[in-house]
Amino acid sequence: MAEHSAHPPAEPSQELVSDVFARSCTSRAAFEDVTAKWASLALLALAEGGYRFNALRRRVEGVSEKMLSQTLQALERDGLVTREVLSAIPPRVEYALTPLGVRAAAHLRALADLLEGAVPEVEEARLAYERRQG
Amino acid sequence: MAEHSAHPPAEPSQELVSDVFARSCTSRAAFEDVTAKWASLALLALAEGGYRFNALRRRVEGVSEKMLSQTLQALERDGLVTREVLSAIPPRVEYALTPLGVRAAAHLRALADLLEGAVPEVEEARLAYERRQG
DNA sequence: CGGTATCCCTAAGGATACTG
DNA sequence: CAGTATCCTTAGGGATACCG
Repeated sequence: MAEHSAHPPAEPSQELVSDVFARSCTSRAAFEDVTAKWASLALLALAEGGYRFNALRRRVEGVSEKMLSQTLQALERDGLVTREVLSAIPPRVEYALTPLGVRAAAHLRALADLLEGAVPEVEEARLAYERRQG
Repeated sequence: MAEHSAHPPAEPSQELVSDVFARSCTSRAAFEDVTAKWASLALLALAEGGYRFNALRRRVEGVSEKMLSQTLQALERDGLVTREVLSAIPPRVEYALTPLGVRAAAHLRALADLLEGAVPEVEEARLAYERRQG
């Protein structure tokens, strides 16, 4: 019920708060990694279960090998995804979420569900926008 | 407790499900707009209350005028943000979230909170990663 | 199969200048 | 103040080829 006063941090916390708005904070880097173009879709896919590279590539429509590879490396680096190599012929590499990855993916899933359900609303907003400004 | 079986849609739904994985679905476009580099931070900022252009620009560290402008246009187009021009001298333009924007921002906030709290975990993962592969 | 390496091109994005 | 316009640079990202 606050009027329109203090925008920023609201409450001075006693802890060393990491801030996603701060350019040099690790949380901002991680946030950008997670919300990056292909990363969020990859996390969404992995929330359905473990995937092998090419299966994941098929699930995330439109991603190239290169970008999926880079994306998975970034997520593995941040501790959101595990990569397990099954030494065999042919080679098998299984990707899965870490516990942290599971939690992050859950929030992305909720966001995706919201937007999937809001498609009519979004499309109407787009039409209205175009009527206003071509 | 499912083993590792059916990855994809799990349940055939009776509705025309929009799918964030589908390249040509509006929900995927909206999802990409929301998770775009500056959009998610802008939504997070606007979740704190209405902002004027330059105030918002200061809040979202590192964004250029051009990118903030483009980002806000995309979000307005999708019906997540409102733009109100107060005709006055000097000009005032106020940005705020729509009800849909509020809901989307809440999920992003939850994600940001998770990652802000996981900074030590992420940094340790990065160190471990570098030990593994330099 | 699961990648990495290379090439190449488009578009994202920053800096600056200018307008209502 | 709140942008748009222009210019320019970088890096995102696709296609192809090749290696373990």
